[in-house]
Amino acid sequence: MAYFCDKLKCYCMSLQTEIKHLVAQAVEELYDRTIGEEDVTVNQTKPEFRGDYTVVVFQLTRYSKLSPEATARQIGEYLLENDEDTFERFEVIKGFLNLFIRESYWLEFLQEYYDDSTFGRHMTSREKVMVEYSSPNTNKPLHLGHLRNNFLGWSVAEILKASGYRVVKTCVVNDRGIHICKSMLAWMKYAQGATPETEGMKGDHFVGKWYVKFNEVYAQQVKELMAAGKTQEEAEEQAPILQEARELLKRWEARDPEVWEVWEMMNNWVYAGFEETYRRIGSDFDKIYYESETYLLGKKLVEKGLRKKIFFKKPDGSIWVNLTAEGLDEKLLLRSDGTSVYITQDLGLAQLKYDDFGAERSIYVIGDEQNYHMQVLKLVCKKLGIPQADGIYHLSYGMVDLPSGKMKSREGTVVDADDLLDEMKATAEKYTRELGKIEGFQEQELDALFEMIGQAALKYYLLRVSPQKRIVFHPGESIDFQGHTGPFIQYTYARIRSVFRKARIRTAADLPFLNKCKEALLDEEKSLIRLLEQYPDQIQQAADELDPSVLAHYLFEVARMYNSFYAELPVAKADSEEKKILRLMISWLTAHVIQSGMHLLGMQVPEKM
RNA sequence: GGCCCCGUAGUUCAAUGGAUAGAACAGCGGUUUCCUAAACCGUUAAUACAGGUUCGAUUCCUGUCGGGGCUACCA
Repeated sequence: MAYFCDKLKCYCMSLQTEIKHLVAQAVEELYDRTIGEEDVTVNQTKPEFRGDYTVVVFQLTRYSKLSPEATARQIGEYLLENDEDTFERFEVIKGFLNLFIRESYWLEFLQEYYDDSTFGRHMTSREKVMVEYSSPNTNKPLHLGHLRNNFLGWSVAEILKASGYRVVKTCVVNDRGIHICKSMLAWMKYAQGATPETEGMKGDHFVGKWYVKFNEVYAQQVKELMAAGKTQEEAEEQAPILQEARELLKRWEARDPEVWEVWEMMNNWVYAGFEETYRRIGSDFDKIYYESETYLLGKKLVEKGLRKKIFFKKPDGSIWVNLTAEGLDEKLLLRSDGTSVYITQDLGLAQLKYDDFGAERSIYVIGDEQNYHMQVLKLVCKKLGIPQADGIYHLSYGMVDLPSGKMKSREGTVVDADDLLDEMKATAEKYTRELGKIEGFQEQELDALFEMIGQAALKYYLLRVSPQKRIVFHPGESIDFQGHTGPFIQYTYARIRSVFRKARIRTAADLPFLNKCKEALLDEEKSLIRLLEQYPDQIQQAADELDPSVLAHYLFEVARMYNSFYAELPVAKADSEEKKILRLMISWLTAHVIQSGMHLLGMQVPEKM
């Protein structure tokens, strides 16, 4: 098998990619032109034609200087001569070279890998990549938008690991700044000493309540000032409570002990709340940074840049960078009162991340509303000479909106993460009970099952869409449990496990060895093996594109095809022993690919459902 | 105003410049003495508009029209 990485003992390249290599090689030998595999198009052959894979020959005729048909024949013959174990024959139809793969190829593949737990993973050691995701503010609880970020970031990190990168997952806690002062101020003024304990609330929700309170008071004051004749702009600027929040920020930056005490207390309430949610959804980090620990380094970098004349100071004392030469604007780096802004700490953090881990690539999973900010950040990092600034990459994703528009924490119009997780779980329970599928479970098992199904529905719903697309969430009707969903894939897995339970097969070792198949492979059997064989390529593509939706769609396709196979053919009750073993092996590999792939998307699979 | 992203069946999503644009949900019609019907099989239905490049365009370029974002001494 030519695609096998001998040294590394892993199946990390699918046949489709191997064919691209071989075609590139053919072009080099036949036409004396060097091309890469990316210059070759190989697709799975369309169902209405015969064959397994199709080489699109049109773009190769510029090298061969022959007609598409003649080129296709030459390349087809080259492939047959050079790898007769893989290719059985070919057909040329117009400019398409349809390749027929030997049945023995599929059988050997299946025999070799049906029980290989590393199948699909790239075992080489590639470069180091940092993935920053989640990065919450400590003034409000997590909402649906944060969930998209967490699921996306976690999954991208795991997919990168699976394709051989060394990954450091990181999270930046935005634990300081004017927004934090707002919730602190509201608590100090109006809470009368209330705590999450006295109110019986989760800490992050409790603090979020005071952030909303601040904005209520602020809005009221703005309204009053405008009634007294101020313009909206003046009113928004002069509202007393905002002045107080600014004063609080200054005191915080001056490390006023009284302020710090409140700050630490409130942040700890929030952390306890976040911890609970992170544990529930499975988010984890190798390193957590706190903005309060990085913003001073950021300030130093800004001062350094000022000395080196990369930045400039305006008469009021504020510090700016001029990016007009790069087609952007002037950007504020430090306020006139000396306090730092959002980007200040990001500069310090970029430096710190490099000092701590020295990763070649640094991926920031952040919403697309910050596209401009991230563009500026990368440019300024380069100007400052921060190492690997070129490796900064913004993985931008679309916002999750409601039919009524944008979610706004300030106004309390958000879909709360904890509430939504509870709802998903309750819906999973409702479906399961309606279908009467709760027999044979312990109470705790049922609880875990509902959680597992509910989360899969939610995670799949958010991950199946390409990151850059925005999602409009319709409460109560958006998330399904049937069709193109996480639970559908879970169900397929449970079905397979059930077949093995009934056949009394616990491990792959219980399956007898299958030397040869006397009976020909049926279409349903071959199509499924062919699809499963593509798993390594799918992981690779998801890693290259930093896009879990690639894997999500692939897994759905696997589940769909298995269900079709299962409906059409008896597995453990096959007519012949040979077919029984073959189909059990196909089932075993299907279960593995589903389990492994779902894990990369952050979803678990149940033995029964 | 400037810059960026997105426009595909009724709805939610696919389609590295390649063969007759593929799924799911909803709709309509079927399948359960047989390994889980959260399933399977069949069926109706779409590339916003106008140009251009190409042997070939949903994909690339230009313009128009729609939706969203950024352009803050907010984060």
